[in-house]
Amino acid sequence: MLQKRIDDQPTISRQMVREAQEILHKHLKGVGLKQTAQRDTILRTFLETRDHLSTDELHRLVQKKDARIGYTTVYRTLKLLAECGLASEVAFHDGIARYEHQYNRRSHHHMVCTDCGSSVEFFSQEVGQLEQEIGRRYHYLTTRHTFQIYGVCEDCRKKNHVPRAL
Amino acid sequence: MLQKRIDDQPTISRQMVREAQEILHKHLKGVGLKQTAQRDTILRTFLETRDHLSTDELHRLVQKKDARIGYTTVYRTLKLLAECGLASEVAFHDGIARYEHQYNRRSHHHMVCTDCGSSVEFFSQEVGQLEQEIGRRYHYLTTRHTFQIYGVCEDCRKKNHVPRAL
DNA sequence: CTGAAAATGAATTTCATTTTCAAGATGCCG
DNA sequence: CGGCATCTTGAAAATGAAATTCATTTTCAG
Repeated sequence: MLQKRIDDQPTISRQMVREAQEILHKHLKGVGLKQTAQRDTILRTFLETRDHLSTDELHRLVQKKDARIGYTTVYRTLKLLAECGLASEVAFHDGIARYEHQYNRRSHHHMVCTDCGSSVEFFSQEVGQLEQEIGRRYHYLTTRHTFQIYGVCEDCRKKNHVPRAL
Repeated sequence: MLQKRIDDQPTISRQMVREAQEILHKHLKGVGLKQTAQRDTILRTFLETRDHLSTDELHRLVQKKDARIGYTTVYRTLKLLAECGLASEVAFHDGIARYEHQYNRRSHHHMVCTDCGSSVEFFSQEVGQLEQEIGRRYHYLTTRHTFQIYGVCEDCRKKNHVPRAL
């Protein structure tokens, strides 16, 4: 029911990148947009990560490959990736939009440490079933849900031995 | 397991307002702040609603009672109410922070229509249990969780008969 | 090649939220 | 009762992430 890791490939395979690129290119053609070197670079950089990236963080990574790619393009490309299902937005409650790959991954959820910001991914069949059940009950056509748990991780609890008094 | 409404009192009772005010006053004293007419007015206005109010919406309501109360004060008072457990923040992920009363209410969740923004509240025991279970598994001391379902409500589906073509 | 259409990215704008600060309340202490 | 330090208030300014603008550059169908 619960697992720690979603996939254990240490890096993304050439094959996966090719497939993802194909998905993006097909989507671009579909909505009448053009394929560009920037978009490909951004997609590749995105695929190489395992984290939940903000636009800003991805922009920084992209700049290492091509310093001339601007924030705006990263921002817009992330939206494109989300549109064609390669990325999906994850909203932790810190006011910053984050994205993670969606390609070849099962639905999962996050538990976030409110101290250090690190997060654990976990699976739970039940949550998806609840979405279905509740949608049916109230006649909603459900499209998605968010489920996050907040708490303090073991490391932070050890570090922050509560000060006796103020 | 699932219910539509949380409580069915048509309006908040005098008694509840008194109790809530007492909680706030105790909290204020506790952290060395002062009790003011503005804060009481804002609390009372807040208690009279049933909705998930943004700071802006509550400010508008408060202004009907006392037009001289500013946005900033409403904003700060909402934080105070959240601190002493009278309100809690609900994030519908539309970029606006909302608050709802927490006083005398059981834990519940929200299903939001992405078309018209209306929302349904529902209960689910399981979600709280999941928080516990997953926290234990990964050695997190969990404090809270968020669970929202997004979809399109029946009314909006009827209204928006999909246009044939573009 | 060529040109219409789209993409790019620096700069700007938007918008909710948060902070600042001077003027005004509050309440503790004697 | 005051006195006065402290807190509160709210208009205005600041902040910061997200979104848009626009002049320039790139793409690609013909």
